[in-house]
Amino acid sequence: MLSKRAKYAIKTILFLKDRPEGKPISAKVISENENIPYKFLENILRELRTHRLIKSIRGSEGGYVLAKDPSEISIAQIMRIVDGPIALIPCISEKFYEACAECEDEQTCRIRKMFAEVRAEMVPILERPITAMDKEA
Amino acid sequence: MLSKRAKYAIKTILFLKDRPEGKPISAKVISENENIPYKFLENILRELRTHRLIKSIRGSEGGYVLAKDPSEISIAQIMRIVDGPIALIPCISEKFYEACAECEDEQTCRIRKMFAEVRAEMVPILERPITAMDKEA
DNA sequence: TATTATTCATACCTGTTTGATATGATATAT
DNA sequence: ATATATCATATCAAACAGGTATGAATAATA
Repeated sequence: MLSKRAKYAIKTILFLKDRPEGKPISAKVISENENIPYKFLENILRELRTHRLIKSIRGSEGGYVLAKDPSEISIAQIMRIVDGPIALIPCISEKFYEACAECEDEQTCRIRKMFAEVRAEMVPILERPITAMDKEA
Repeated sequence: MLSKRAKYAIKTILFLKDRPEGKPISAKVISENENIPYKFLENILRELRTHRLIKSIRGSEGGYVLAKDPSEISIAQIMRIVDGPIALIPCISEKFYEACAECEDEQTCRIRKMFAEVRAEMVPILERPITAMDKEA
């Protein structure tokens, strides 16, 4: 399941996407409009910034704007930043690889094979740009 | 990410699938062969049994066997039994539906729309029979 | 230049979940 | 009877999730 962090992060990105470029949006405004606890949101915003999904402008009249075109942002990117791996098991994650404790031979592990396939089919779904996902039905 | 419960459960199902039918396999044997903590495994086995994925034979020479043909068992089934919802957000889960606390109108929620689509594409991947997933490359 | 609005950084707290163990009862083949 | 199993419930420690607190740094503007 998606964490609240991830959900809030996605909401935030969508919110920024909707605003006219250039004019930064403050954490306060995002927090109030999207019902996200202010301080929690600040943490999330920082993560999104350090990973260059958004840019921040400090001081009065400051705030946040997208750091790239929304067509270059995907759910997968956001999830990886705030939640970590997308892969269902760590031993097949590309960005967050970790060996399984009990696994004796990774090369012949059947579970691994199965989930490598699952991952291969799942990642493209999550890597579509949010501009393609977020439209009217 | 997949929980250890789910991983152990899948390993267990695969293990049982490999054994000749009829002859029950004890928790001890599964535990030793698959490196699963014995008592933890017992819990998992009970869950799998109450959900009719496996059958148990009590007493000496007892153990466990699959309750249905492996072609009728999917990763999705196993995950739902031991981990709960597959959907990334609860408001689109069919078997484990739950409203989002902060959501004002579910019908118009953009996040929900996005993840309904994700779910629709993801579920079929996980619902394939394990017999189709678990084969040589 | 003082004030105000803001981001930035770090640390902390609390409840829940996860992974696992403990204890003991019940059933059955031999 | 005894050994080998499952079955049931309760408990526990560590990790994690969600959220708060405190305060410093920065910049527009009155």
